[in-house]
Amino acid sequence: MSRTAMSAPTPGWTDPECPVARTLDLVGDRWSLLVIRDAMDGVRSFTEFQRRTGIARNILADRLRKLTAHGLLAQCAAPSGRRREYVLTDSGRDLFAVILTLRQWGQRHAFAPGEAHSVLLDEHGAPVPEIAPTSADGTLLGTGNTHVRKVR
Amino acid sequence: MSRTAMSAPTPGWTDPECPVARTLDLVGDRWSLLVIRDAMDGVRSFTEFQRRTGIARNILADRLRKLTAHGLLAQCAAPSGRRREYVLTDSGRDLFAVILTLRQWGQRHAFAPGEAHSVLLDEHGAPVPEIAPTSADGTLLGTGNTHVRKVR
DNA sequence: CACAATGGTTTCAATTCGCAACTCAATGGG
DNA sequence: CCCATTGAGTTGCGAATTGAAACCATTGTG
Repeated sequence: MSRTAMSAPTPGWTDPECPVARTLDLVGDRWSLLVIRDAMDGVRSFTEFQRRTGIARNILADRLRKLTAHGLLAQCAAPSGRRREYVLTDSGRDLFAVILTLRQWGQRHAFAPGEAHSVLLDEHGAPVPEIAPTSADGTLLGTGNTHVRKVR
Repeated sequence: MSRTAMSAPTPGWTDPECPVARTLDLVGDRWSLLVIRDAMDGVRSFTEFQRRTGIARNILADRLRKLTAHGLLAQCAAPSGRRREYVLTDSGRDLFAVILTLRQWGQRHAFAPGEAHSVLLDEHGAPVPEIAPTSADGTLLGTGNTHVRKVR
């Protein structure tokens, strides 16, 4: 079973028909996306997640449990030893674009000019270009350009 | 002054040199991004934010204050009447790509097949295409393809 | 075996949240 | 002018969530 019956957070969704709200119900807290960020960076162990994020250990345990329950992380046996480790699932890995846009917004708006920050590079060592939402015909999209159609 | 001296959340940043973490420090809570989502949808008044998100009034007041303090929203006089209203600033509007990637992830992973959800359309009524991060040469980027260079 | 590291759980105090009630303008009728 | 209404919050308070630190059970290692 690859992805059936995603268990919803306590009883229902904040706003059941809005995909933005559903995503935030799953990862929209203070820490989950930082855990995902570190997982994307190759972190797999409890202690390393704790060290890198600075999150309290009980909260980390809770978040790892929830992310696992929601299918964003999975626990598998470590290659060496019998200790288990956390790895991103396909849907967890698919948050790449979310993390990337958060990163790019932060670079543009949360740093003073010249202030040092980490950078995302591709395999050739070139900085990843900024994402620009466009329509099928290539038009740049933004708030003036688009609208949500509510489901009937 | 367009964007100098962005006031940081209580004393410092969670992870000062990571743009992802800084962005999450500003909007990474349960409600802020839903407020931004609704603002992008044209909502400008306290009551309407409250009605659409279902957030508690005191928390909404707090979030609007923080988002305003951080320069994502601004209060300006309403065109009619003397009542003030909340509008997105440039940096607030620039979260468009973040909201969009959250929406697209949600569509892919947080709905059962066939389950109804709202959709984002461009001005011609066509659905907005999915965002795919690529490098300068057009290669699809993901976790296997990229790495963070820590700032020295 | 003694000792440290990993991966948690427990405890408890401090925050934060959600809800309902209340205040305080500013309109809006009648 | 007087009263009802609406918008925009604030206040009080119990409930839920966090965070810090201590504790515990398994390995792993010299």
